[in-house]
Amino acid sequence: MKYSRQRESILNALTEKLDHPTAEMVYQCVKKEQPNISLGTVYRNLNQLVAQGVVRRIATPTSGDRFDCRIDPHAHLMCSCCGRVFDLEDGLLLEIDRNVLATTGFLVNDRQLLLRGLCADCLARQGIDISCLPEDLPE
Amino acid sequence: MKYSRQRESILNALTEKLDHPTAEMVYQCVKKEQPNISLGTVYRNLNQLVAQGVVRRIATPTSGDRFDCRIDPHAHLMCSCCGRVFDLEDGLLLEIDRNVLATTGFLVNDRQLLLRGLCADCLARQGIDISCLPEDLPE
DNA sequence: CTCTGTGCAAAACTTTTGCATAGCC
DNA sequence: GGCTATGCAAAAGTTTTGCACAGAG
Repeated sequence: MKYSRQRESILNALTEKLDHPTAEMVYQCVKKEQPNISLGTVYRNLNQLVAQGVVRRIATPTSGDRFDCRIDPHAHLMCSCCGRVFDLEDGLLLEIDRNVLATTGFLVNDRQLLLRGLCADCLARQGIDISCLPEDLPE
Repeated sequence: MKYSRQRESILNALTEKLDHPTAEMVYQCVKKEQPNISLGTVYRNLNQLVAQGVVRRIATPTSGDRFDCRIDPHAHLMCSCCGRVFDLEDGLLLEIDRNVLATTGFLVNDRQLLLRGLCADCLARQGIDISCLPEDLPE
């Protein structure tokens, strides 16, 4: 892969400035430094980086896919209220891989765990106290 | 929600005939019984059913979203070779929910775990023996 | 009769792609 | 200089939506 100023900015946006952005968000961010960059280039580079395993693609229902420069196994918490996406490490993830192989013979290569719900901030803003654990999400 | 012949067929396709179909696949299936149904109606009904919690939406990278009539917490195994999607129960899923709430205060409402890799059939077809566990996926 | 759901078609949105040119090595 | 990456714009794919009409309650 030959160097390009554009790819550098894209990777830079992903690692330093933006957190789990959509392709459009990356485009808007890089455009500040390189006004002539095109959205097609952003997509081409993001796809390349995903193919090389440098960046991870997060599929989300509705809205476009998001991209993540962290490639170690981790889950994503997406708040349905404020839309932010948080990272979460959990040793159980790799344990699931092992369970899957042992019980079904399926060899896991890539995992995407997207948990949707309400983040602590939004819960607090709505005056919900999580110490009285509800069975299901209050709507 | 008022009854409609179309919605009945869509739900029927989801529960009896199709396994994790895309909206287009549902459309093609229902069209056999109701040639005049429109794709817009399929989308409108799928969205309604998801909103009511009757059906689950599975976001996948590339290709369109898929729909699943099983709403209990379970993971999906998607084979990158044959494209099939399998269901998987795993008690660890709910355990992760509890971990998340306890450590981050995030209240999980919906979980999507998509594991991608190679199914047992495709592994066998490629002559790969899983008893000698590889560290990473053979490409 | 009223109000929701439908069919059709246009539109919105996301992502990919063909082609001539610019830029890395 | 050769070959890859880019910019632009068109196209492809997916999902939503406006509107007049059909159908359920």
